[in-house]
Amino acid sequence: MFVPFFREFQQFQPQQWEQPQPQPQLLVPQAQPQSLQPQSRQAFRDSRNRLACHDNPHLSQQSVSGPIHDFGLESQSTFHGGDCAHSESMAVAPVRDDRRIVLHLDYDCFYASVFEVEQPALKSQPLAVQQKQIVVTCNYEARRRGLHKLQLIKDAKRICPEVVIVLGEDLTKFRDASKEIYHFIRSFIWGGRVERLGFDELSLDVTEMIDYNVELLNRNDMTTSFFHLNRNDPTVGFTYDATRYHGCTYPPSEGESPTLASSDPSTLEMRLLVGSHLMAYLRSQLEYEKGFTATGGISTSKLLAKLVGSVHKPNQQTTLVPPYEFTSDGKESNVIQFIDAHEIRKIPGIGSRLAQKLRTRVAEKNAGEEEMTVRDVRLCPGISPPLLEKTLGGPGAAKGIGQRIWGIIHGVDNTEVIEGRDLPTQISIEDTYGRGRLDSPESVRRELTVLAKSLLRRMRTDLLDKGDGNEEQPRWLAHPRTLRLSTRPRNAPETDGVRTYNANRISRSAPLPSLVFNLDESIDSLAERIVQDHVMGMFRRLHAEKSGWDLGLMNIAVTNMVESAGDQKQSSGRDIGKMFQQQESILRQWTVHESDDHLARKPEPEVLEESDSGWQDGDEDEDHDAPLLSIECNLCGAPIPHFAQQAHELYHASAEV
DNA sequence: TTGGAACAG
DNA sequence: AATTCTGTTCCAA
Repeated sequence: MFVPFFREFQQFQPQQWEQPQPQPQLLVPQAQPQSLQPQSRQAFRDSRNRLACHDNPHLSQQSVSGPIHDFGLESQSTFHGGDCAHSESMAVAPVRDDRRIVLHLDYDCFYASVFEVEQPALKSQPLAVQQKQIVVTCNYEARRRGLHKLQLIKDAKRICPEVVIVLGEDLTKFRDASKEIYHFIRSFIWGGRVERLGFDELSLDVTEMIDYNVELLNRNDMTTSFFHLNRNDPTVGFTYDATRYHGCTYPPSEGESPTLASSDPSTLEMRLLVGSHLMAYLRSQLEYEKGFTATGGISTSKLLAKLVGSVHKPNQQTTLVPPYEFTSDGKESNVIQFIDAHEIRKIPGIGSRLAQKLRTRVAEKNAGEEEMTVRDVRLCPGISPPLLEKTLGGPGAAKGIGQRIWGIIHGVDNTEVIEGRDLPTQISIEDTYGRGRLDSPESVRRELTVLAKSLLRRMRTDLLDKGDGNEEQPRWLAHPRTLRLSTRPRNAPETDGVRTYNANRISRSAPLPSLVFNLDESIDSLAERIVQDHVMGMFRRLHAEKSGWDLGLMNIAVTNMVESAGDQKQSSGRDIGKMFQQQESILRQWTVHESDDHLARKPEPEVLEESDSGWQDGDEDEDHDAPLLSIECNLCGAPIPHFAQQAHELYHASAEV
């Protein structure tokens, strides 16, 4: 049986168990007089951003209701009026939706960390991960000695002769570690709202978890609050101090005590603050359970959380604190302040091409050339969504690009956190080749066979559903329908002027022969066959027989995944079961088990009996006999099983920053 | 559906 | 500047 470690039990009224209600799909603050707002909507109104007013000298800061210039914004904009003569052509600042709380996690020097976890002795050494002639990443010990990402191995060795170099061309272990961390973090997050970006970044939409916990805050005892990680089991969670942010803030807190301006539990500030504690908990769990440190950002969108996260690295976290909008008493919007200072190229979603186009356009009006910040773009005379659409649009450009960039330069990103998929949309294997390595058709065939073998192995590890450990034959979870071969010439066509980026891959595709799904045939023989019968044909389509092709890269991929029918429910059901099991085993450390010693000190709260059946099932019987060796944290008073002590100390230690 | 461009780490 | 080895999304044909 459990004895819940649960400090705020008196708050737990039965009707609160259903909280929070699903939030209305209300994207826009309605322009209603405050007095008409129902009290229950007040929290939304307060925490939501209204107009992102900006300091364009052409615009007055006074908000005036008036005609709406709709530049394709799905949401309504309040008109920012001022000088009437110009107002007709004036662009309207987009509206940010600040109802969500988004956490962004970025594992510190991920590839290097994978090796350090494998081999802890490496932690104290300068460590670089090599792919071909390049240091793709290195640990911070190496960075302290002047090494950095994407540095030539030559230079690295010269600058730091003691550097330990490990080969990282095979991404298998990174992919595996990435997946494991993803599932680990996702097991904490309600609704599975976790999006992967590359191997080493996650965005988490934790709105539901935050709203639920903010509702349950006890305003009379904020310093020993309890964060609930499980709606069905009030013993699961951690204690935290809800009078202060965990970790760094942007802007930095000034006074000695960075306490909350307002302890109103429904403000954006309180939601971000609670989010900062969840972030700290997740990071400490990640470090203790998996050995990876991560950098965190806390805000209301993927864009802002990611950007603010990178303010303090590594192994730290930063919260972008309110006000997110201009206030009546003249306080600046921290969002605008923050994003304004960034170089446009540094903004996620603005790559080299868009940055280039923006620079040339804005530079026409501005004197400044090389350095161009978001502020320069935002304050560019005449700038507006249609203008951006015109300058950034063109053949191939994404539709609505002007509106998107308009939002981004105002710190507005309303894109959703997408639930991670269980299957990739494509699997590709590539290698680069030095001079003379790919001279003959025979050598090409040989290398393509090597790639094909890797690809087939990847298909079997990633697309196959090995039964539940039984003797059942594995089943394909998805069938890619297309096979693609891409190549890149060695000599990047260094053409005239500014035009050249690395767009120099060419490809051919063909239907993927279904024989690759035959599990009875060996990968080696399968690879020989498809290279001979299919891939070489594609290669000939790409490169005429005679001409001396000079290739620096070859890539083969399977794309166009079609998920196998029928198995959907089964597999997702199993996933959830696994997730739950994992979460239970992780969270168990925070649940204090019955013991005479403990019962004597902390009698079971009476309220527990009412809801006893609600959250308890018999799963934990195996722990019944486990001896309890717990201590009490002298900082927050939480009882901690000994084996969780280190994690708990980490949690407090990172609070000091 | 195919092939490429642009984005990301 | 582009280097590695991937991966996603979008567009035009």
